[in-house]
Amino acid sequence: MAYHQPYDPFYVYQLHSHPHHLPPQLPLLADEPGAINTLFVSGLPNDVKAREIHNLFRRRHGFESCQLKYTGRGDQVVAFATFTSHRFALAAMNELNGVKFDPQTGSNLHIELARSNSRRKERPGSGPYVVIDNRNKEISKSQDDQSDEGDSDPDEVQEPGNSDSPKENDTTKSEADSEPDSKAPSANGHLEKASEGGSGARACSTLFIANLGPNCTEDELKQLLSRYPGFHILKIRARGGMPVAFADFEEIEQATDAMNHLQGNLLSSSDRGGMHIEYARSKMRKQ
DNA sequence: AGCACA
Repeated sequence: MAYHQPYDPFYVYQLHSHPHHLPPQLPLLADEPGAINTLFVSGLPNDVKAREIHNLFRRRHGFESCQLKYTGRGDQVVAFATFTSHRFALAAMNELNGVKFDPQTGSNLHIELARSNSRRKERPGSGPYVVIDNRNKEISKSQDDQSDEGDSDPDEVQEPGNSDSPKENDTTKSEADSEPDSKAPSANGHLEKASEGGSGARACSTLFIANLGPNCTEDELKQLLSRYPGFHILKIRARGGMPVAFADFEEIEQATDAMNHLQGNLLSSSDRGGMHIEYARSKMRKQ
């Protein structure tokens, strides 16, 4: 598993001009050039801190940097989180989307892919997160914390290979302001997956897999899925249009793990981007 | 956005 991403600025700048029409037989492990590796986060309470955003994402695989942006529209706050690759961004999105960010007010995070990647200029000595404050039309950087340790997140342990590429920072406008929904005046809290009455689907040991190419075969998918512990059975349905698949696992945790790893993955039959994986609405019935 | 099998 190689996550080297070139830090060559020229490479980065060129990415935008590439649409994605890669031949479907390309190597699976490399993200397409130009793929979005930045997440857009809304639904934040307006008193959210950049540190909280950082703590939210720092443990995610492939995390690079994040920024909090006061949009200047009212008290609206949004955030961006950048990862080393598209698939890591998707995995993090998947894990955190719909999460109850503030139990006091019940505000749920809404996470989507950003419209464009964050560009980052290398700034030696700058922290792993940044604040962009458009409230007074002025831009300020903040690194209230020198290290990324000792924050308000007790259940976190520094894992090797996660947030240790703090070379990132930037003062950018990656433009992707979306609908805010956030009218939550409150303090911060602990994370809790929104289980019901919210936006997220409840966890299930069967996965629903969509955005498959028209020629996707059961074998192809089966081969991929069988690398994940607990995988049982795959079923493909074509239902008129594009095929979708259901993959059953022994345990919810195993399904979750496979989903998080495979989210956004390209198959050799993919022609419309990577797989989109969710928990199925109901468990596959025993046969 | 697209969720079947009983």
